[in-house]
Amino acid sequence: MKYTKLDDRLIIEDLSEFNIKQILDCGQIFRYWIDNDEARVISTNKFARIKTHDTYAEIITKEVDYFEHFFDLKNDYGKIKDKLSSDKFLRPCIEFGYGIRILHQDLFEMIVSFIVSANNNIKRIKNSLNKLSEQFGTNMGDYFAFPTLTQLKSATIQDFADAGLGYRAEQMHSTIQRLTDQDLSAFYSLDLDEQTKFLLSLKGVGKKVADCILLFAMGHTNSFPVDTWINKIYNKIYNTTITDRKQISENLTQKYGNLSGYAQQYFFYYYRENNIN
DNA sequence: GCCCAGGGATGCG
DNA sequence: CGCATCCATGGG
Repeated sequence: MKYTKLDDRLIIEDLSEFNIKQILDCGQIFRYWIDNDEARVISTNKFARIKTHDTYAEIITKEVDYFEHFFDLKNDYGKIKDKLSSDKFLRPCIEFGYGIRILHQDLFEMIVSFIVSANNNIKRIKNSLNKLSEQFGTNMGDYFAFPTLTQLKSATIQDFADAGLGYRAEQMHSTIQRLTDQDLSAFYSLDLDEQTKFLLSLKGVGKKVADCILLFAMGHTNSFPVDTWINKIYNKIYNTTITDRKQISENLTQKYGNLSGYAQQYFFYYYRENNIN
């Protein structure tokens, strides 16, 4: 994809592989707002505005290098879409969500966000994460940064409950108290099995949440998170009645290999956006 | 009032 | 192991 990097912005010169609404609305990120022709995104303590024009888009930010990586701009989605389009179930999903990209997000932010996401709906997830940011994150003037581990250490179970986490409040408190900065920095040098094992040892993190963290924070595109939507979609297209999500995840990972994460996003966005059950 | 939401923990056989 | 049940909370 052709893009230009300037001091204060990135210019995406081709909209066939970059659609900001699709990127933000496919369920991988929660702290963003879409207004009239302008989107705002917060990742950790960093901020960007995205303006879409007729033939190009602009990512306006003080953190050009960060968001170049964040939006996965160096990756060739044309090639990915070509390969996945040979699948008849996926083809219409890719045509619909042609501009989806998988973001490179922060590890700690993903751990917290996807613990909140369990058995929850996206509107409430967004609400809770924004409340936590406003109460515990750094005030950056125009916005609140996502809280750091150190900042969230001072949060009580009641604080998490007040943010609307429900029964996840205790899980979150436990996990936050257990995590150390050392855990998080050492995590990157672990191999995949060790990373998975570590994530699954955290309260509130099961198979699906671990898959989301590995996909969205570690770029592990071999993982295929299976939520209620993917569960329904799978049974619909294969005419089955499987309820074991681990089994479904294994089957789909087998099928799509290291393109699993991309396939998952195309499926999720298409069915959810069109409200197909 | 019921069912569902980007599921996970626990207990029981 | 597999399986059932429970878990806060807001919206449809």
